[in-house]
Parts: sequence; structure tokens; C-alpha cells
Amino acid sequence: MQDYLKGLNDHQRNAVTTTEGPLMIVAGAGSGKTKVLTTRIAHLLAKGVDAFNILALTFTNKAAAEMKERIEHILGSKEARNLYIGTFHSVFARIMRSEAHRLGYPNSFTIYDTDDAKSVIKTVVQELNLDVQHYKPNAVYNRISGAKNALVGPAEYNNDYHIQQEDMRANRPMMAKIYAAYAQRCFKNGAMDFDDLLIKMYELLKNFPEALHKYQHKFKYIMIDEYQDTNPAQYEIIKLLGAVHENVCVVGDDAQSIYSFRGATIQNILQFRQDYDDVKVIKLEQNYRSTPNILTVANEVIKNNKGQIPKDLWTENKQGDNIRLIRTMSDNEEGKFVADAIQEQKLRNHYKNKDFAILYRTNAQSRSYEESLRRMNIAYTIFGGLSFYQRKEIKDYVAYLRLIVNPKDEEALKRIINYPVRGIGKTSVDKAVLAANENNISMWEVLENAARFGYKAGTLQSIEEFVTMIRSFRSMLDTKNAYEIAFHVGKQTSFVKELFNDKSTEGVQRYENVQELLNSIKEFTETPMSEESGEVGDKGLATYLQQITLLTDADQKDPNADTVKLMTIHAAKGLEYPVVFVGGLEEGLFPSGLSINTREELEEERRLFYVAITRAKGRLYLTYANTRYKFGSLTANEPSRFIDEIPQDYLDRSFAGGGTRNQSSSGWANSNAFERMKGAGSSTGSSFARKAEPKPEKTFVSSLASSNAKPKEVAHTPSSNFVPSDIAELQVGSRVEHQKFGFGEVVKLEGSNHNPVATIKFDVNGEKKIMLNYAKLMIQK
DNA sequence: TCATAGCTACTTTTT
DNA sequence: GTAGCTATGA
Repeated sequence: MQDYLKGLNDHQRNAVTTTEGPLMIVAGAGSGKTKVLTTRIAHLLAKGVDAFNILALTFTNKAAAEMKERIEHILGSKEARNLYIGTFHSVFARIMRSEAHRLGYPNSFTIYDTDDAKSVIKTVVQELNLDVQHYKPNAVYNRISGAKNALVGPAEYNNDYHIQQEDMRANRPMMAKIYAAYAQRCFKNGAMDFDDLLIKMYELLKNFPEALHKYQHKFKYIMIDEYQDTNPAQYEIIKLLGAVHENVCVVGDDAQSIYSFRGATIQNILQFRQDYDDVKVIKLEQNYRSTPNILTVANEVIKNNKGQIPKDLWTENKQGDNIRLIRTMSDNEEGKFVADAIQEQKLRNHYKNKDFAILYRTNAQSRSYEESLRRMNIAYTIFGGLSFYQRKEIKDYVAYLRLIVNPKDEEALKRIINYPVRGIGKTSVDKAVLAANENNISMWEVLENAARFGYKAGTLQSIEEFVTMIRSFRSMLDTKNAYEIAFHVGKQTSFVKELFNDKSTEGVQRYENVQELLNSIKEFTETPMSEESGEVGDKGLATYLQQITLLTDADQKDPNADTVKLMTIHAAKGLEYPVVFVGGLEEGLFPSGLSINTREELEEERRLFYVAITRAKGRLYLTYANTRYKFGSLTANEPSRFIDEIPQDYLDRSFAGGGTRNQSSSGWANSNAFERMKGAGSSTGSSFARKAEPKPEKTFVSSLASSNAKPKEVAHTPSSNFVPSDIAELQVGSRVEHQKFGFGEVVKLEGSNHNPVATIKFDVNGEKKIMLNYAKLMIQK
């Protein structure tokens, strides 16, 4: 037997050596899924299969990179670099680089990220003379994305009775029009959004038999990781690609399906068994990761979901500690508790920073942990949130590069045409966009022929200079690599110099970021790629741009650094840590208040909780806070319903509420004087700020400033026991306290369930309409 | 045409 | 709390 097969259990080995025919591996959490996948690929290669004939699709770039590395390690060779391995999006983007022309796109097409896409949507909504407030880019984008992931094109969208009914009910009758206009605009811009990468791939295979034939025969072996998170578009593509050889191997766990908001459907698992003959199913049920305690809790929690694929996850690991459940008074104390616990565990059990992960439902929650960790001098890394490439200065720079590669890219053009300021303002830009639409040409073409469109002499000259400059950059495309061009652009345009001259802290940071960007481009041009280097523009700008758009924040940070890792649960999928903290176990946050309206949504939240629990190898801490700042205002929260689903014998409950005395009680004496000053002009001089603000002077200044700016409003300082009440209990006639406006009486309740509005007559500030979703009100009892 | 200040609306999760 | 938009004055 080959060495690499020795460390596998029977089921795993079976999965690895079953190379021919459709195969479904149902892999429970921690059952060695990645190991099986990588070994299976290594096995194929060892058997003599050509790396060029293997396609492996993963969910993240990180997973792909890790897999490659492991395969190389098993084989001890560089053969793995020739594998087609990556995310659906990146693999298809790579293929599209040489096939897009068949669909009428330039092969140098641009990939629009979510921001670009929303910006285009906004533009088309405005051009259709619709209200952007009503057709919010965010909502429209999600709707269109949903359609695309289900392979519903603009025409079908428009003709589908149910879809139309839905839009009517949502009072968005123009959705189909917007969808069509958006798709057309992207096409005109020579751009694909994330979803297009899938859709266009599908169209390519569906409508171009030569292309289908080519890739069907190229990819003799197909493997798909995280299969439970694939959507119908991905499913159909795989079905087409795998139709000839039928060597399709999918690996997934229905209990870990957490991306239905992105169109993923567990249906794909059921469908798979129907679409192929003789699907072999192998279950991996032995867990190698977690203690029995953690596993039991996870199993018990997920039992509350209906219709799981029957699975019996077990382990031989030794018992371990109970799960710890900690209640704190506030999000800040939650952060403090976690930092303290990390410190304690490091001392007591000799853990390193990298043994800890802090997981949460929303990115916004990272703040309190960050502060506490920083205060305790514990090194940490946050994954997620704003990616490096989403920073303004980087997007600006990249926009130049994008425009050079693809002048039709209107988003890029609009971004930089007047950055740095060159006298082509909003009016001139609007005019160019209009002219482009009227003549059905790109905005760039309008600029190239600006003289024909009646610009004033001064503007015309600016435009011509701009066009000349971009053209000169473009002339470098064929002869220079990405770095050379990027460097040249930075030198020729003055915005880098402007950044350099900005000596503010942010300015320095921005300049450093730009330098980092250049470094990354340099690195890109110097890293060797696969043997297929004959492909179009390997070290060219286009390839570079494609790569960075598909890179997420998580891909840019070192997962092996000795730091505490902070990330959302979504981002933690596939990872494991000796000690895991799951924070914010509160109703409305986890499960999210936006996902408790249907059974399906709630079950997905529960699966998310399952994923969170099963990240832990040895110790698991669950925390929740009684109060938490949301949108900058304080809210009170109930503990999450998921806590009740945990068998209570497995839980050690405790309360971490100490250490705040100096902030609330012994601060009274000092604060009274401070309060009197701060509350000057307030009708409620007796009030006291209960907030444990680390910087009182900030509160002082801002409240002073606001009372100066708005003399009409009398400042109010919330009572010491101010905790917002549940708005559901609000009635006409209720006596309330508002954090800003003071005391008053509810005169009227109106608005929808989702957005209730109360009219309140305040004692000193008069009648005001208050949006209850955002306001902080305490009902007086 | 441009820079700034102040206001508003919003926050799930991600390729 | 903050990004992004609008109104304002230069």
C-alpha cells in the first residue's frame, strides 16, 4: 500500500481509492474531509493521471492554496501546480480569460466586485428615472444576484409570473427593467460581476459545443468541496462539465450549509443522486477534532433541525471540559472577559495565541474584542471586513489599471477621470455618460471624440490630455508586465505624489498602502505560474486584476501567525482551533433578527451555530451580553434560544460582571460635578450618564457641540438606569424617556411592522416622530 | 468646479 | 459609528 494511504481509516481510504464514477462523500465536521480530498488528488496523480486533467473546486482561495500545498507535500513534487484548483469564481474567471470573446465580451473583461455592481445599479436606476431611495442598490443587487444564481436571466425574470407577483407585492414593479438594464450596462462596460462568472460560464458551455467539448475532455476528474454550499448555477455547470466522464466527486455536509443567502441549496445533494446513475455514497462519521462533550452538544443542537441526512458523528477523543457559558452585562465586558480568559488559559495550560479563535455572527462585533485584546497586549488578527483592495486609495489606483486594460470600464473611468483634480467635473462627466447612452457607444469613446460633443475649450483640453495619457499607458500593455505599467502610472499621475505629501496619520497610512499595492504587483510578476504559461497575458495586468478582485480579506492574512484569530462564523468554516469563543449569543444577533421569520432561515442560523461549536477541539466558551451597542445606541437583549437547546448538564454557567465598580458607583462623586456642567441647560439636571465611556471628555465636547449647533433642541442626559425597552410594549399614552430628547408621552403609533414610527410629545423638545428601530426609548413604569 | 461640514440612513453572513 | 450624500460658500 502506498504510504499516503496508511494514515486513513477504512471509510476515508475507500473514498480516496474510489476514483471512477460519481461519488458523494458525506463528511461530518472534523472527519478529515480535507485530508481525504487532498489524498484523493495525490492518489490520482500517483496513478498516472495528468494534473492538467483534474479540476478541484473549493469554496475559498485559502482552501485551494492549502490543498495545493498538502498535495505537494504528499507527492514531494511541484506537479500540483498544474492542477486546476481554486474557487468556482477564480477557475471560471481564468477560463473566461480565453473564452469571453465567444460571448461578445473582451477577453480582457473587468470583474466587478460588489461595490462596482451596486454603483452600476444606482446609475441605471437613476437613468430609468426611478427613485434610488425606493430601489436601493443593496436590495436590488441582492435580488438580481438571487436571480442569477438560480440561472434566471432578465427575459425569464420578466416573464415569470411568480417573480413578477413577488415584485409587485414588494412594490418594486420595475425590477425586471432594472435587471435588464443592469445586465446590458455590464455587458457594454465589458464587465462581469461575481455571479456573471458563473452564468457566463454556463452560457459558454450551453451555447458553444466546441467549448463544451474542450472542457469536458480536459477535466476528466472533477472534485467539489463544500458541496452543500453550491447554488443551481454551479450545479448545472458541473453537470455539463462532468457529463462525459462522470468522474464527479462531491464532498459536503448538509449540517454545515450556511450560504443559502447566496443562493446555495441543499437540494443539490439530493439532485446529485438522481442525476447520475450509480452514485456511490461514502459517509465519514468519525470525528478527529473535538472532545465528546463538544460533539454531543453539537449533535444535540442540530437535532432541532428537520430533515437532516442521518449521520452518527462519534469520536475516540478523550472527554475534556464542559462547555462554559458566560453572561456579561455589556459587549465591552464580553470583550474583556474573553481577553482575560485567553490570558488565563495561556498561563494555565500553555496555549499560544494562535490556539484561540473568537467567532461571531457579524463583523461589527469584532470591535469590543479588539479593544480588550489590544489593552492586554495580546496579538490578534481580524479576518474579514474591509479588504485591502477595497480601500479608497487602492481602488483609485486599481481603477487606473482597470481602465488601461479595459477602456470600456465606465466605473473605473468615472472613478479617476477627475482624480487627481484635472478640471473634468460632475457636469462634464454627466454629459459624457449621456452622450454615450444616446449614441450607444462607451463613455471612453465619447471622450476620445470629445470635440464632437460640444465641450467648452478648457474642458476639451483637459479631456484630450486625459485621453492622451491613458492611451500612452495602454501602449505599454503588450510589452510591459503588470508591475512596470503600474509603476509608470504612479509616476505619471500626480495622485501618488499628493498622497505622499499628505503628512496626516491617515495620509501616511494611505501612502504606505499604495506602496504595498505596488509590492504585491511586483510579487505577482515575479512568482512563477503553471506550465500553461502560454495562456494569454500571464504576467499581464489583466491577469493580476482578475486575481485581486477575487481575493478576499482572509486570503491576504497569514493564518499561521501566532495571533488570536477573530472572524465571523462564516469565515471560520473548515477551520479548527484548540480554544474557541463564540460571542454574542443573543436573540436578534444570533440568531439574527433578520433570519427568524421562516423555519428555513432559523435552521440555517442553527447550522451556523453548529459550525461555530464544531470549530473547537478542546475548549468551547459561549458568551452573551445583556446590553450591547447597536448602530451606536444601547440595546437590551435576551439570551439566544440556542442556549436552551444545549443539554444543560454539559454547561458550566457563570457571570462575568466584576471590575466595573469604579466606572459606575465610585464615579458618582466625581461625575456629579462633571454632569452638572455637561447638563447645563438641560431640564433634567439630576440625570447621570450610565455609560462607561473610557473618554469622558469626548462625551463632554460632543454634547456641548451639539447643543450649540442646534439651539432648538434641549440636550438631555439619560438617567443612570437607562436601558432601552422592548418597543413592542410601546402603547399610545406610554410615558417614555428618549436618550436625546428627554421625557415625553406617546401620541401616535404608525408605520409598518418592519419600520414602526411613534409620534412623541416631549416635555421640553416638543412633538417628534421617532423611528423605533433606531431610537433608544425607555418606557416609564 | 471644488472643498467642506453636517446630515442621513443603515448593518448579516461572502465569492 | 460611519460612509456617502447634499447644501453651502469660495
